Order: sequence, then C-alpha cells, then structure tokens
Amino acid sequence: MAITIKDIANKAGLSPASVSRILTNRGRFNEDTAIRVRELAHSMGYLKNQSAADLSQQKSRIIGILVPIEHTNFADEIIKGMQNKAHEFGYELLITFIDVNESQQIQTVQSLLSRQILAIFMLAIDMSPAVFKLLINSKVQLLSISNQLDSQIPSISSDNYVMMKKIVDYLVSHGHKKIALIGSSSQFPIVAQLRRQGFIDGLAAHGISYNPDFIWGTTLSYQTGLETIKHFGLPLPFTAAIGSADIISIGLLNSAKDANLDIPNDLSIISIDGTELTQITRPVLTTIQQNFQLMGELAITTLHENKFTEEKVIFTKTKIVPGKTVAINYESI
Amino acid sequence: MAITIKDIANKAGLSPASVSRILTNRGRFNEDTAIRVRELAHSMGYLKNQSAADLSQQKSRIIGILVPIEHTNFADEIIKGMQNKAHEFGYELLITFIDVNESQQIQTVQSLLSRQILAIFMLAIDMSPAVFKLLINSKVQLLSISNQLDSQIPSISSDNYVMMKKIVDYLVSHGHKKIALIGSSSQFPIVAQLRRQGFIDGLAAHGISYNPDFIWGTTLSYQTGLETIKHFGLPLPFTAAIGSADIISIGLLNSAKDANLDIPNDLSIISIDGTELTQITRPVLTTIQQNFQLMGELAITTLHENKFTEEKVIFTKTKIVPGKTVAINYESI
DNA sequence: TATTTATGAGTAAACGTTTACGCAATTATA
DNA sequence: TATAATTGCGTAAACGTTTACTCATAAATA
Repeated sequence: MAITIKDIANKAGLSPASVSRILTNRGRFNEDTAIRVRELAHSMGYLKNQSAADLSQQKSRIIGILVPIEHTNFADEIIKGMQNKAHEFGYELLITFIDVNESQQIQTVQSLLSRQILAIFMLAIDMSPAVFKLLINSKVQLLSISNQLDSQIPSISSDNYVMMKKIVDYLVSHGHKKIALIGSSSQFPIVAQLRRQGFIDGLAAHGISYNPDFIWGTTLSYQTGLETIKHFGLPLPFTAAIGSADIISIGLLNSAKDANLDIPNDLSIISIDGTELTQITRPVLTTIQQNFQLMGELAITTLHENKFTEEKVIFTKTKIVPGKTVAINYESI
Repeated sequence: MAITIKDIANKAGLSPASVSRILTNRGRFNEDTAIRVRELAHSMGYLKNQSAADLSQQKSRIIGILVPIEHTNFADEIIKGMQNKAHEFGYELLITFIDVNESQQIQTVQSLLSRQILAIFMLAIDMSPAVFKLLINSKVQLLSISNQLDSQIPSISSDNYVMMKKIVDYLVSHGHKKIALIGSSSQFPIVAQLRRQGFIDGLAAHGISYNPDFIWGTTLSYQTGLETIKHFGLPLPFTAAIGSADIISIGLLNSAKDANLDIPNDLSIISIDGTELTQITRPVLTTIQQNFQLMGELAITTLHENKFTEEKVIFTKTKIVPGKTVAINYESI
C-alpha cells in the first residue's frame, strides 16, 4: 500500500484537501504548515498517484510524441531539445515509435488519446487519412515537426524552399551548373514539392535551366544514395549532387568510392540535415545543417505559451557547414 | 465532454458495470448484448479513460523504458523488438531519455513510478546509487538490457565474456597475435570487466600472453577511436584491434585512413555491436553482431510470462559478420 | 470598538472505471 | 417436479486527487 495524501493528512492533523492544496501549490494555506507537510510527505516517501490526479483534473501534462520507427537519425536531436524544455515546464513526454502499419498506428494514437493527453507532436511523419481523421476529431493540439502537413496543422521546420535556394546558390558560387537532386521523397509530398521548387527557382535565379532527369530517387534511404551512380552511369552528367538526407549522401559517397571517383573533384556532394553522421565519413560531408534541437525546444515553448493559434508555420534557421565534399568546378567558370 | 461508459450504459439500457465487464472482457455477460454494446461503443466514438482504469485497478500496463540520451545507436533496435511484443500483449511503452544529471534522473524515475508502472527497463544504463535506491524501494520489476548491473537486477544481454573469447579466436585464426582492445568503458564496469577477462583468457587459450597496454580507452565514443592511432604511434605495436562499439571502430577506421594506413592490411579491425552503422563505412566493418532486437523481444515476453524470478541473467547469441576489415596476418604464421 | 476583509482549513462531491457481492431468472440435474 | 447450479446483470463502494463552497477566526480598516 503506497502512501496517500490521506495518510499525510492524518499524520499532520489536516484534511486531505489542505494537503493537496499545499502539495500542488494551489489555493490558500499557511506557509508554516506547508513546510511541515512537505517535510512529512518527503519523509514518508509519498509519491503522487498521477492517474488519480489526471482523472480528477480531466487532463494530464503528457505530450505524446510520434516518431517513425524506420529511424530518422535526427529524431534524437529533436527529442533532446524537447526534453530540455519539457523538464523545465513540467511536461512529460510520451514517446511512441510508429511504423507504417495503419491499424497499429490507430491503436497507438488511441492509447495516447485515452490518457487525456495535452498535445501530439509528430516527428517527420506523414500519416494515413484514417489516423489523421482520428487526430483531428480528438481536439488535442497537434504539431508537425520537421515536416509540413495539411495547412490546418501547425508545423515547425526549416524553410525548405529557402534552404534549397541557399544550397543551389552555394553550389553555383562554386562553379557548378549541372546539379542533381537525389531523393525527393514521395512520403513527404509537401516538403518534397517545396524543395523541388526551391531547386528549380534557385537554378533559374542564376539563369540555369533545370533538367528534370536530375531530380531522382523517391526514398530517403541509404539505398537511394547507393544506386545513384549506377542509375546515371559514368561519366556523370552533373558535377554536383544534393543528398536530401545525410544517409542518402553517405550512400552516394560510398557508391562514388566504389566507382573509384575522386570526391570532391569528380563529384561534389552536399548533404541536407547535417547530423553528426556527416562528421564520421571520409571525406567529411559538406552539409546544410538544420537546427533540430531548436525545433524541439520551440515545440514545447510554443505549446507552453499557447501560441499555435497565432502562428501556424514556424521556421528555424539553416546554415551551411563546409566539409570536404564540395570542390570548385573550374571547367564551367 | 467525452463519451463515458455511463453514456453507453444508458443508451444500452444497462448498468455501467455490465458495460465495463463487456468492454474489458472480464466476468460474466451475455454474448448478444456484448455485441450490441461493442457496436454502440464504436459508433459513439467511445475512448476509455485510461487514468480512471489505472486508478481503479491500482496498476497500469505501462512499461517504462529508460534510454541514455547520449544516444547509443542500438537502442532503436532494442526498442523495435520491444514494440513488436508490447503491441502483441497489450503493453504500453513509456520511453524516457535520461542524461547523467542525477536530479533529473530522480525526477524522471519518480514521474514513471507515479503512474503505477508495471516495470522499468534500462537500456545500457548505469545509474547513480540514489536512483538505484529509489528503484529498489519501489518494488517495480526492474530489468537491465544490454548491460549487467548489480546481481539483484535481472538482465538481458550478450554473454560478454564468451563474445570476447569468440572475437579473439577469430582474430587468432587469422594469424593475429598482437591484438588491442579499444574502449573498456568505466561507465559499465561489470560488462567491461567481463570483456577484459574474456580478452585475457581468450588470448591465454592460444598461449598468447596479454599486454596490459593494449587495453586502452575508457569511453565508448567516436573520439576514443579517433585518438587511438595517435596514442599508440606508428608503426602500431599490434596488428589487429577490437573496437568496443561500432562508433569506436568507425573512429579508429577514420584515424587509420587519416594516417594513410591500409585497412585491413596494415591493421585489422573488428567491431563489437554490428549495427547498421557498420555497413555504411568503407571498407565495410567486420563485426560481431549482437541481437538487440531479440533482447527487446525477450524483455517483454519474459516479463509477460513472469519469468524473471527464475532466471536472473538471460543471454542472447552473437555472431561474427565478416566485412572487409580483417585480413590474414601472414607475418606471424 | 464595530465592521469589513483576508486567511486557513474543512466538507463533500466529482472524475471514470472496476469489482466484490447479491439476487433474480434460467437451465441443468436428480 | 424439486432442488441445485449457472447465467446475466445491477448495486454500491472503491481507487487517490482536486476543487467549489463554506465557515470560523484573525487581521485590517473605519
């Protein structure tokens, strides 16, 4: 039998209500008795029954986090950011990994909803219409992180359009005119479209017409990167490639090595994401780094300050982190 | 206001108790009315209030998972295994990332305990005495995965001693006699000790005396791997090295490349863990692979079958996965 | 000093679900 | 057919916490 508020009340000669007020720091109470009660609670090893509290209050401080199980390696960074702030504001994170199986998704979401959850944050997830409907009906605060969904749902991400233009600028400033975009995920249609448009517009801004064949690959996977060179054949029709995710860029880098290409002189590579994975390759990848940790922090603080009503789309900054995989292309200069 | 069991009862002309019995599939009820009630519940969009249920039953189906925030990349695989089985048996996983900050650890554990949790699984975590005491006192089922702790706490892991002997056998069978062990973590003293002993005994079994200088590095980090060659200097006094974690092996591989060594001819490397990280290096790492997913599955099934009382230590098998980083050392043959 | 205001704490109901117990109605057994 | 066993369901209490009210007492104000 665990210690309850009642036990403390008895020992302190108070009513449970008073103890509750003291322990939750709500309502009126005398500070001297409060000190006594808090000490008692501690010495008796009291541990609040959160289920009872949630039931009574008809809500919890839980934020449900949905993370794709085919693990995007930046999810950790987002979670880290969220954890920092959650701890600060007294929220609990209920992290759940979900896969593409719809019935399992539904069960997962229902189990979250059955706990009077405060909000559901989706990390780089696109969900099926059935789950989407369930979530919309549930009235909990939704937020998509690192991915933009339906415009009804607020999101925090990099500005994918601007990011892509920055990348193109960077490559063009290094003399590249023939640029490929590897990995335009069909799984995240809105993001993919924004990036494609940024790619096209970025090239156009430099008077370069874009070759639709140079946008290739539909999954954000190592495999996509690995197959790139085989797909295009040697010699490559482009001098630089953009990997849409670090893992793609690594695959591309490896396939280039396997084909005895000299990186970056035979092919320049720039990677989107910039997680620590890019630091453990040889040569170290040049990347545009997204600020995932900040996305996580903003997710919590924006929820805390209840600002999702004002701003539907929040962007975090990106920055180019030079590595050793982009060379100057003298041929076209 | 959400639909409750009472609403269903009213509409069905039953008492809440009957509805509860039907929906939880406990006690006695008529199957025809059950069908009616289940349909009603579905059509009314009923969602169980799990807090109320937990409160009433004085327990939950939640399993708390503690994961180190400096992310060990195999945690995902363990969680994947757990998730499969948890889903099957109707458990919920409450995954929490913890860092080394003790006060935060305590808060995290308390927040878990305040939810009538069923068990706490620790993934590759060594905890401070204060947290340890808290857990022991709490009476919840504890389990350490991929790490052995105090003998009171059951664990699921590879047999680190046997694993290390297997590695030594493998290297010796490839002609290596001078072997280094890189990364003997002070953070996981029991595992580290078992591995050291396996290393020493493994060498002794082949009549090779061991050189204490060849056990080097105290953190399981990329940095440790990266600094190895600088530490020992060239030419290396050993022909093969064991990386105690994939990330160490990658660091070692990179530092070897940076020093213009030819892997595997100048140095053979074998990595412990064998996560997918080892597949994205060039050359691909030879590894001894731990079955993390199985560890996760066993964690859940063993809990489900309540078998922790019988067996305190459960081992999963390891297997050597040849890559391209171990060569035959002809010199010593 | 008389009146108002503030303070501290108790009472009791509520949150939604589960479950021990009891009782009628039905079915099985002798 | 009389009795026993089974079935289906309702009653009511319980889980631990919170909170709207209420009320006495103390402090502040006029």
